[in-house]
Amino acid sequence: MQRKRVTLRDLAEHLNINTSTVSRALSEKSSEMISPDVVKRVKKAALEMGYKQNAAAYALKMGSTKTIGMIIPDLMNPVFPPIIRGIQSVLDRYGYTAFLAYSENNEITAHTEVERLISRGVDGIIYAAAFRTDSVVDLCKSQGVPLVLVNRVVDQGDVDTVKVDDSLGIKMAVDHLLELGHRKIGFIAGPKNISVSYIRLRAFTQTMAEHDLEVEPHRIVEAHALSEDAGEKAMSVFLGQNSDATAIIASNDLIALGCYTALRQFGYTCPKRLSIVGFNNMPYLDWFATPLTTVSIPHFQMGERSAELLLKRIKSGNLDFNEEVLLKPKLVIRGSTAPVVRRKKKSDAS
Amino acid sequence: MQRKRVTLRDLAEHLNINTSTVSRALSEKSSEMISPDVVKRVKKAALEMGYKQNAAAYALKMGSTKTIGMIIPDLMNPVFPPIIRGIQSVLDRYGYTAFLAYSENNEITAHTEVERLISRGVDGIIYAAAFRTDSVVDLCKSQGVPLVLVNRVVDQGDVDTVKVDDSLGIKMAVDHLLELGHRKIGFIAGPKNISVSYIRLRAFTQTMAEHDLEVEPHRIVEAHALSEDAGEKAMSVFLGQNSDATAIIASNDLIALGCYTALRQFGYTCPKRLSIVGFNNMPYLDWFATPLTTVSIPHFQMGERSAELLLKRIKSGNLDFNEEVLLKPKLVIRGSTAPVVRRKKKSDAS
DNA sequence: CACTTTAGTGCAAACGTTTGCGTTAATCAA
DNA sequence: TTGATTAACGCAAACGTTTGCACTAAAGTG
Repeated sequence: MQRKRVTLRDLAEHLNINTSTVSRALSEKSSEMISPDVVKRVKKAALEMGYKQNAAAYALKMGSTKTIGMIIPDLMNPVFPPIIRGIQSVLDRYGYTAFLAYSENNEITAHTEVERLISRGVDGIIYAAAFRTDSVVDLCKSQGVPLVLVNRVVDQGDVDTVKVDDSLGIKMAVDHLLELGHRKIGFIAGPKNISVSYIRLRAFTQTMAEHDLEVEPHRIVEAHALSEDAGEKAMSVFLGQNSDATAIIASNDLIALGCYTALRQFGYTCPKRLSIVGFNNMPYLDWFATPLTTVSIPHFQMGERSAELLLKRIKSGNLDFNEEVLLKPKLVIRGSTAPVVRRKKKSDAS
Repeated sequence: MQRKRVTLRDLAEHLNINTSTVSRALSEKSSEMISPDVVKRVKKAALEMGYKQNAAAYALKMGSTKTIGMIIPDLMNPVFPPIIRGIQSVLDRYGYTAFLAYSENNEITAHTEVERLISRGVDGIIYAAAFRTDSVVDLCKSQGVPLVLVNRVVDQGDVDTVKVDDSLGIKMAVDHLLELGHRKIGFIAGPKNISVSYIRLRAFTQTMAEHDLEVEPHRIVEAHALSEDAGEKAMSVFLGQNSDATAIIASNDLIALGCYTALRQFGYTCPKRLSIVGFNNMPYLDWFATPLTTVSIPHFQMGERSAELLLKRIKSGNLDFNEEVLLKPKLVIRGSTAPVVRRKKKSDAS
């Protein structure tokens, strides 16, 4: 019915006062320069007539859209919904609204998505799909758009980031396996152009080294993506060249799932023949036939912190300074890891 | 660095022509009234100088923001991500961008979220969180904002909707259980103020009736939400009053999961003691210890169709006519359903 | 009482677009 | 060659805000 929205001018005419007065009366910060009486009348009329500020006009005038953009690699990965919720929870408190975009784990689509968001006038961007070198950070910097990286970071460049201590997470995973008696441990890495997979892999070899365990090259195979599919393929080649391994760590829960199926295809069983530990603690793992031991990260909190950081940056307007918040992971032990079983050798009576 | 974005005027000055010419040269539809030569020069300069249309100015002038809002009850429910992807996939093709909002399954927060989106100037709304009577449809109608309901619909009111044939889905579930020999079948319903739970429950009793099976009242218990938690509680009371039931249908996969845990608490096992079938076919069910038999719905396609419908409505501008698209579900049989086992009666030798 | 201060409000420009209309120069018909 | 048509472009208004400045009347100052 009411196709035409009511504007400030409408209110002004109705009250026989000037548009500017109405504007000021409605604005928190300048309502004090208007007589309390008028303010009251304006607010009343605004409510009655159903006035809603025109966001486009405000944005045009003020140069701020009160929106931010968030780019995630893939919504299908159940890790991201909680992060998004965390982001929204703080955004809501400050009257911000978020655009959602996916990169499909592709840097150039990520780049174009960011461009789109920028031309939509977002006040800032939360980027969860970064590669270790990523043109998006330069793009944002050149356009003067605040940016915060979450989870995945870049090798160099001064950017605000919130991430979890991946190295610590892997260390906990390794320690857990060592305690169970495992020594021949493999690692299914993610693409090394993504910070998390790179760091996790490095942390793996490092932690092993600290325990005087050298990891030979064939113990490590890289999946071409942080996905179930890629994990399965990688695990297949791993199993082909590691008949003696007793445990593996996957760069990712999704990869770990892929490992499950590869394992099954080889007729092996987990954790009897091979222990597996993942990373991320995605939802519903508890329900699985073999519940995955994994490193849990504080998804929701990551979202919250990144949103807070971004809003702070937007408010200050100073993009030259930046910050890094580091969150702690936690090991969640489930059924996919078990003590190593001493397998019978050929001529062994025991 | 380049804090100031380049505008149409900048381009015009740089080329020594009028702003209007630049605008027309860049616009697909009016570029033909400009000499090809000028068009070429303008486009070149626009590219070089990095011109990006100011979305706010465009929106203000044209009254269209090229954005839509989507409201879903809960991002944590893994059913929605695929729907969102479906929506985005068609939105992208038409230069639209989507705001994402949650209702937390609460009608008033849904209402306020919709109000927020409307005041942001969205061109339309995709609403996946409707109750059977929902103020949002009146709100949108009164504001002249195109609206399409997806999955959940309202009892009355002329609205565009895309949903799946819930009745058919339930019928398939019931038929499946009957074929397995089950007769004492229970139903864990969702809140009856939500269309899907209401319809599914009705379809259950109806299908049973068609097979001359009367379902007694104690065979049906209503969960207070479409969630795991609510499902568990409801299943507990169900088991308390149905020691003889051999199968149950849950209004929802999440509820079905709740049934699993309640079952375990009672020391029962599925499907040996009780068969369970869910609804929605959420991701990762295949991995579960007892993979859930469930009714699969075309999530992605639902998203696509609803976005197409909305854009069509936006384009036509005629909100008086409306449409309903009905998608077909599919039964996915997994390990949570099994033939009924004939239990020994007290004095029975067999 | 004459003066300056101040509180309250109005005026008008500006943000960056799009578009109806007016203007010019070139093309056409005769 | 002259008048009418047309192709290409410029002018200026408008979308709904916000805000610096000007203005009026009341209050304060001596």
